[in-house]
Amino acid sequence: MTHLKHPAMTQALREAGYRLTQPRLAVLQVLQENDAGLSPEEIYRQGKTLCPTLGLVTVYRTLDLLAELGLARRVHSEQHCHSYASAGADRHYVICQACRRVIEFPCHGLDDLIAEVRQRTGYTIVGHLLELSGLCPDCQARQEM
Amino acid sequence: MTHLKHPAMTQALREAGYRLTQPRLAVLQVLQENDAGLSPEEIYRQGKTLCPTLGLVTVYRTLDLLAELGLARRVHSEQHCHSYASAGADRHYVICQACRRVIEFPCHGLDDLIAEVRQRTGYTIVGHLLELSGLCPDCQARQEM
DNA sequence: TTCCTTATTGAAAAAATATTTCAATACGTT
DNA sequence: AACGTATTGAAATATTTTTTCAATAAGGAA
Ligand SMILES: [Mn+2]
Ligand SMILES: [Mn+2]
Ligand SMILES: [Zn+2]
Ligand SMILES: [Zn+2]
Repeated sequence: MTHLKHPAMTQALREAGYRLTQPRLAVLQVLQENDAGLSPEEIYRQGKTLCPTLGLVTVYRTLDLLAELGLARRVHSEQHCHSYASAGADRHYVICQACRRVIEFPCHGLDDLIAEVRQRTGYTIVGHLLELSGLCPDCQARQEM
Repeated sequence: MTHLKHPAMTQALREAGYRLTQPRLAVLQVLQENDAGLSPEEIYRQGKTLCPTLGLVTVYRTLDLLAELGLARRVHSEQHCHSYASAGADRHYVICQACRRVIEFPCHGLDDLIAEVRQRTGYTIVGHLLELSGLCPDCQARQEM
């Protein structure tokens, strides 16, 4: 529990005027230790090992809070819809269909496409989510056996 | 009820060996009449006007079925996660943050980006989901008043 | 440090969503 | 029209999420 890998995140919480509580730190840490999307239930399970008194309600509340602050984001996919992962501002990631491991990537070359869509549809575009899905190297290897 | 706008879809159902029942036709029609993502509950509500005996359970079952056949797809967004829309094979759409209207667009110029990600991460990429979000023309106008 | 104020918590209850079961029904075939 | 069976809706069950509220603990003041 004691110290998190990314103190930047805890500071962001503090600076936004929120208290740095044990339950919140636990949730934050769980998110940091997993790059796959985790369901609230799973975050709760892992979080309890860090903060035994942690309640599931608080997990939900904390995820809402972190998402609002941009410290966590929802991971969407056809299978698991409501899972969360630690996050910066980006919303571009590859997700492994087998083990659900998530890797973010910088998103270049989308600007042209966005401009085209804006023109074609008349929508103003203020954000986007690009999810690629496939198989991570490990799962590719495992599949070849 | 009687005839759907896109008989192609009903044929796809038949050809896959499924019966063309009133409840299924109702769900299909509701999806076709809305370009926004609809929740199962909302599909149920609208569907009942077409097939009064329709049950919510059947809506769930039918959505599963249609999604499997590629005739419907889940629409993901930060706000409403589990909604469905009529669909072809594509998974590229703009969604209006205000009225939730969805427009699909053809996706060009993603190939380079995907190749880059494949190289950088080692993932094999088999599919993708690109969701742009913003404001539709109507909602832009409404906002300027 | 101790004391205070109040944001935050967890348990419990309630609400909202989703799934399973099963007898009745309607679809498609003969 | 008659049949066999996939499909249905109601009810029960399970799962997920939200609300409420008294107890607690975080952070600032003394
Ligand atoms: Mn989703
Ligand atoms: Mn594409
Ligand atoms: Zn994998
Ligand atoms: Zn709109």
